[in-house]
This record gives sequence, structure tokens and C-alpha cells, in this order.
Amino acid sequence: MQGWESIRAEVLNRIQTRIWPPGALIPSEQTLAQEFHCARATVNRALRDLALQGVLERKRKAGTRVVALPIRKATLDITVIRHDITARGQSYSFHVLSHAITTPPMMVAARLGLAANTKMIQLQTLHLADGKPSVYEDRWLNPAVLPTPAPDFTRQSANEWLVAEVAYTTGDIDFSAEPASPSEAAALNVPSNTPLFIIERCTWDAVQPITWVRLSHPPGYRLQTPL
Amino acid sequence: MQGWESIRAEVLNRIQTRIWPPGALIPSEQTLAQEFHCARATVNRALRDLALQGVLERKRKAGTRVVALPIRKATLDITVIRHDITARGQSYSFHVLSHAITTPPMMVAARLGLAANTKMIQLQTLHLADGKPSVYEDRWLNPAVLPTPAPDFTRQSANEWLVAEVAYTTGDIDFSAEPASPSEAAALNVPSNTPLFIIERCTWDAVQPITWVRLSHPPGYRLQTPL
DNA sequence: AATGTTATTATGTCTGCACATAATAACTCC
DNA sequence: GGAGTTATTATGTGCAGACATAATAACATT
Repeated sequence: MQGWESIRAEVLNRIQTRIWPPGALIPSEQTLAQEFHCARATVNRALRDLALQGVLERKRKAGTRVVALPIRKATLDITVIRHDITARGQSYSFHVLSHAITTPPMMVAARLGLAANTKMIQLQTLHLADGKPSVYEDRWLNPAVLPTPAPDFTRQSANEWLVAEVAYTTGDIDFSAEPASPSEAAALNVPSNTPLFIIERCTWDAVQPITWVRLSHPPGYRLQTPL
Repeated sequence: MQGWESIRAEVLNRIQTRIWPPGALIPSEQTLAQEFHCARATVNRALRDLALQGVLERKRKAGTRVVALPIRKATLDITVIRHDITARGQSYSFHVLSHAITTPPMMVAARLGLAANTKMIQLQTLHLADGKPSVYEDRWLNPAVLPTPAPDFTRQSANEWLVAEVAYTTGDIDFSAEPASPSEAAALNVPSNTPLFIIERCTWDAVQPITWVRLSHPPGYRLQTPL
């Protein structure tokens, strides 16, 4: 037995075997350090990690307690679409279906915190896996983040250009299920109103909004992660 | 300027302003410690945190480099349904629609790694927010994890009983969009084939499978998280 | 040129010690 | 008894120094 990971394992074990039941206060770092014959910093490392996972809850002076209703945290890796596809051993390609400069729908402008009459770049792209429609992308880009001349998004996908060239600091993402709109249905080659798995993402720079994207996935798509 | 968090902030800043562009090797912990006039451990703490976030990539001897295509990690909190609902200021209640002991569909048995003819407990539950159908739950429980006599799941929801009484160690979760089946449509009071947002979850004990659940959410449901 | 061996070096982790900080408990004073 | 003040205590974070480990680079050997 050695290393902070083994201490973490032992603590986890005591929680899972209910030696330390949910809601219970566990011994102080000092005490545990003595028991495990190691420095307090090592115990701290282990407990801090478990707190990060949501298994423990720590407060100064109050001590460390086992979380009563463990709020499990699932971590999703948000990758570039090309990666997803090539990782499955399929070939990747994409088509830009439309490319325009107009004012976005109110909803998009609102989400990004822009005035409703701000002109933005709209890009509709179809991503293909082994030549078959795989994801339909509807993107609105803040022109202020683009250099002049603008990059050629028919060669490099907007997403990849952005992650490579534009630093972004915050954002949010949300998932939902929606019926396929006529344009989505046409692009993905599925019947209208088919349930699609939708991922919507907003990203901001330190000073300004960057982009809003909506990714529509045809039936069969599953977002999976260990818990 | 003080504390490991400010060092993390400064490093992040240099990445975002492209002083250290994607893919670049950044100075060693030693060097940075000297620059920031602090101990190496403090720099280590900051860099380790950024690596955890997926911003940096670290290898012994090879050094620390800025990740080229930042794989952002979104963290979803998997809560108890009752919490979700009461957190929105709505009242929570639930109904057990059916309760049976039979053999599960092949898919469920397979996912849990059980023989297809194992008898399991099936519970179909409707969760209500302010009296309106909010989530339809289809759960299969491994009877081996239940005490005798079995708890009364019409009083406490199976999920809450499980998180409170059964320790679980692993699991996985996946998200998809599917058309409402007739029973789902009836329970949730929506037309058949309405797109539903589906969460499926498997959980295992150290030694045995515990439960498989499928949560069906009617239109309007969104799973959202900061990025 | 291909292979095996030996530094070298950056990160990973541990130890002890110290002080900061926040929350509780104990106490004082009115 | 209630309110304000002062210990007390557990965690948070810091420091300097040490050894472990893994990956690379440099060198030597065949």
C-alpha cells in the first residue's frame, strides 16, 4: 500500500462498505494521516479528489462528510465531429449547404446576447460518415471574430477553424430531442418529424460572442459515457 | 497576484492570447516557478488542474504542451428526479404504474450481463411536476440486491431507495432521441411518435448488476450545462 | 545502419512544516 | 437568557527538499 491513490481507494472502500455511511463525518486529515502512516498532504490529496468526484463534501472546520445523495457527475468529451467519425473507423467528409450573411433568428441573437439586427454569418453544413449523412450543422458566426479575408469554410470546417484559431473561454451546451424540420429531414435523408438528437452550443470569447451551433443527429445516434 | 489559482489564470491567459499557441511546449515547472517566485509544487498544482480540464497535456520528460484541438469536457450532474423538479420550484409526486416480476427483454439482460432467463423486477413509474407528467421511468431491478421483505416502492421511489441504501461503484449512461412508444405516449400524455429525450442508465455493484433504467422526457426537456 | 546502453530531464509524488481561513464551540458581558 | 467576542479546530494552501518514473537524447556497440 502506497501512494495517494491507494488512500483514495481505501477511503472509497470504507464508504462503499458503509463503514462510513452516507452523511457521516469521517475522521480528520490528521487522524487519517496517522492511521495510514503518511503526511497530511497525502491524505488531503486523496480526499480532495473524492470531493471533486462528488463523493465527499468538505468544509473548513466542519470536517469531511460522505455525501448523502451522491450526485454523480458524468463527463462528456466534446470533440470535433471529424474525430468522432474517424474514431469509429469511418471516412469523414462534409458539404457546405448554404452560406449567407443575414440577421439571425431572435432566439439565436438572444442566446448570444447580440442585438436582433446584428448581421451574422450563417453556415449550414452536412457532415458525412462513409458518404452517408451523419450530422446536420446549423451555425451562426459573429463576423467580428473573423479575419479579413474570411477563411474558406468549404475547405476547413468552421468548427475546426474556430478551435484552432479562436480562443474561447466560456460557453454552454444543451441537449434535447426534437422532430426533424423539413430542411433537416431533407439533408439527413429521413422522414419529416423523425426524432433527432439535438446538441446546441454557444461560445463566447472574453469580450464577445463567437458562435451558436445546432447539431442534429439522425436516429441511432447515442451519446454515451461511463459514470 | 497570489495563490495557485492566479498562476492557473496567468497560464490560461497566455494560452488564450496565443503567447503559447496550440501544440506548443510550455516552459518547465522549474522555470515557471522561478518566474512566478513560488514553489514548484504550486506551479504543479496549477498545471495539473489545467491538464484535468483538458487544456494542457503533460508527459514525463516530454514536458507540458497546449492541446491542439481542445477536447472540452462538459460535466453533467446526474441528480435524483425529485431534486430536479423541486429545484425548479415545482411540487413533486410519482405514481407506480406497474410492478411485476418477469424476465427482462434481451437487450436489458445483455446490457447488464445477466442470463436472458433471469427473473427481474420491473417497475414502471410516472414522475409528476405540479401534477403534470414529467418523466416516464422504466426500471429493471436485480432482485438479488433487495432485502426481504422488499421495500415499498410506492412510498419511496426506487431510485432514491437505491442511492440511499445500495452502494454502487460503476455504471454508464447514454442519451438519445426516440419516438414515443404507445405506452410512453399514454403515460406522458403526448401523441405517439413524439420525440422523447431518453436517458438510459446501467449500474453495477462491485459484484453484480443492480439496475437498468430508461427515463423518457417529453418535448421541452433540455439537459443543459456550462462548458 | 540498426541496436542496445546510459545519462539527462520534466513531471509525479511524498514528506514535514508553516500559516491562512472559516466555522464552530466556549465564554463573557449585559 | 441573548448577543457579542474570543478560542479552537479542520481544511486550504503555501514552502523547500527529496526520490521515483518515464521518455527522450546521446552515446557506444555490433
